[in-house]
Amino acid sequence: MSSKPIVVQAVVDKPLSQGFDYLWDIEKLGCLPEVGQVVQLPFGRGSEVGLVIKVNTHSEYSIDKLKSVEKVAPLPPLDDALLRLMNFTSQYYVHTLGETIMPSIPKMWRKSEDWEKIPKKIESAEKKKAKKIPSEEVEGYITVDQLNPEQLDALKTLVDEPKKTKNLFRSILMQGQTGSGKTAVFLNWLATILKDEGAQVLLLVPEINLTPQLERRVRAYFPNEALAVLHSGVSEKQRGIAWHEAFTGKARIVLGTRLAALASIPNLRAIVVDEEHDPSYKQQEGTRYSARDLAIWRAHDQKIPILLSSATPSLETWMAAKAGRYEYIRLDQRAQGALMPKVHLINSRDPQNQFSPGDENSPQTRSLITKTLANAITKNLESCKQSLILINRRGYAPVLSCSACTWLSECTQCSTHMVMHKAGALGKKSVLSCHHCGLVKPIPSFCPDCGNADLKTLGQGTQRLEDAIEEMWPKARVLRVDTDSSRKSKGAEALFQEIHEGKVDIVVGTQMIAKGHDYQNIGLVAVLDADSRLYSPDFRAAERLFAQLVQVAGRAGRSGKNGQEGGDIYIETQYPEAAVYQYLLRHDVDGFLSHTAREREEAHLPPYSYQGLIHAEGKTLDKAIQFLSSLKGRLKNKGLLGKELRIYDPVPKAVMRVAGAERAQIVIESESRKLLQEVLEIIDQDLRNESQGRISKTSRIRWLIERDPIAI
DNA sequence: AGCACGCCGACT
DNA sequence: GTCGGCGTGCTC
Repeated sequence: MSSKPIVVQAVVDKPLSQGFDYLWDIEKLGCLPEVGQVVQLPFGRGSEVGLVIKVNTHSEYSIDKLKSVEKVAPLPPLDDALLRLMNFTSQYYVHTLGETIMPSIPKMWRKSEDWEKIPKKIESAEKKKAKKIPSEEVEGYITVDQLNPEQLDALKTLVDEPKKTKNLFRSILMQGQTGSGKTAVFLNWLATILKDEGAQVLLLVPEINLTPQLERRVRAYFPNEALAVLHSGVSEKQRGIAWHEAFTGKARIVLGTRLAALASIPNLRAIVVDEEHDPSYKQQEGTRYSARDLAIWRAHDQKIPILLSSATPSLETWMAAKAGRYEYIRLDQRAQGALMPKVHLINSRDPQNQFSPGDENSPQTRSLITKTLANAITKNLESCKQSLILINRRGYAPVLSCSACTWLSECTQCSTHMVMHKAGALGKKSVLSCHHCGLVKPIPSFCPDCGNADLKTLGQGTQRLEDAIEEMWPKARVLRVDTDSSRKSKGAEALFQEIHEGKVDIVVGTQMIAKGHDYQNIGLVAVLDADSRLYSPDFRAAERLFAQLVQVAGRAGRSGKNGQEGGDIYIETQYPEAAVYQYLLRHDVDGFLSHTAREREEAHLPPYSYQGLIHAEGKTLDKAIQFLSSLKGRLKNKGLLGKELRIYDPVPKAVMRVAGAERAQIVIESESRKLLQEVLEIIDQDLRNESQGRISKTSRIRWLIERDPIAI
């Protein structure tokens, strides 16, 4: 009885920075304690699943007050490398270890009631997999001897690195335009790594929409290798199993979205980050990590190579490559001699481009489609090619207004407009919908303010554009692709399939059409609201727009098989002289990036400085601003503000009110990464003293620290 | 964070 | 008379 007790320290998914000590009863639990074990713990009056981070024989806390670990998950302890990654993530992004690590574990392992059933679940999943015959199709499979000289060179660079040292860390940017065969290069590279027995590789992709296509391709390359697919689109059970396969080393290829960057992959030997510039690598809730940045850290920590692939690299990555901090591979040839799409800028302010009432083909429904664009679409239809029309607004019209007074369809909970959706999109009836909080309301028959029955729609979204197009080209087969239409039908994949099969002539949709799909017969791509993305106060707006436009342009004219013709891309803009468009016109990615780099340098913005963001959210904007002001005051008193550290004034967020809460933010900027880190930690400490958890005691403000924000 | 406890205001 | 607001404290 008097033998020394075993004490373990555990963390749980709460914003509590300390660990909690528990007794460990070997007989009851049936195993020895180990760091990295997932355990069930009594916590407060309830129960929590947590992670063991220390094993001890004593406790700082009084021993007799300790509770006991209740259960151990049927899981090997998480490995050291993963725990190092989690510790780094927690520190760097200033969130507790518990709230960093726990959400990265699939739900299946976080519900202790299900633990008994797990072995069976895994067994049955394995049986199912064994039954599946590997598919015969080898679509997209390009062998080494099919690579062009440029691709072959790239592959050589990747493979030939002497392996004299133990440290195989390399960070490589592979920059190449759409159609230059980046995927073929990195898949062939991964193939060489997978020749080593037991080796595992991680392939990160930005969004779920992108995975099915790449998944097929990966399966074609590696029909005999176990593949685990990890993204938020796969079912909870499947995800749990895939995560487990990655963790136990069973899966040799792990393909997934940002959450896969935090999965345990014990024998990880190489990482590929596809479309490395994509903003969806940044997690926007909880611990707001950048999966790309963590992947680089992980590669460095585990001494393995990482390849960042993109047609339009992020400025950060591009500058690192230019400066020689990353290796730099260029692929500039377009496959099979396909031409670059021709970019046309349509000045939408120029009357020559607009319909005039007298025109014979002037449409009844006014739309954003200019006369110049309409003519091009007609021509494209005549040559039996498909057209892709992009507009970044879902719904019918972004706002409903009263023709007699000043009433606008504003959301009652948010400081935004409610978007009108026509019948059939979100339900059987036409509705007003808030894209921020999800509130849905019926369309009023009369103006709620003045009773006037004449309510007018302002602006246009995908639905209205679809109507306009159907009117302008009554014979064309029109398909709308946005999150509404893909939710209604069998999902985006089914819609993409229709396009592939040539069942449609004109596709109307949001940016989601352009991602990752190579359509064969697109002759024309049009972007209708490009400017709207430039109005954003975010300094990265132009960079994002440029990347999107290049991606969109890449969808045009991929008819490499028979034709030499490049497609056409039409951009309607009021500012054709803007740098984004001018560099796009010349397909000059590097020119645009160096232009942007100069701008950032002058303004001391990232990557020439580092940023942190403090979010504050409360009942009134005043209180949120006050909360941040007093934080700034305290930092000033501590003598932290100076040349090396800039703290801006608190400002309301772009969408100030969401779901009833009013929001403000403050930006902190420094040329020194280290100093910024220190200050963010000081702020975390300071706010914690003023708060319990994440809500300030005195002002009831909910706060959050974000490192390296990408949207300001 | 989430939850219980505890102390003052307008209501079935 | 109470329901319920939110200030405060705690979680091994």
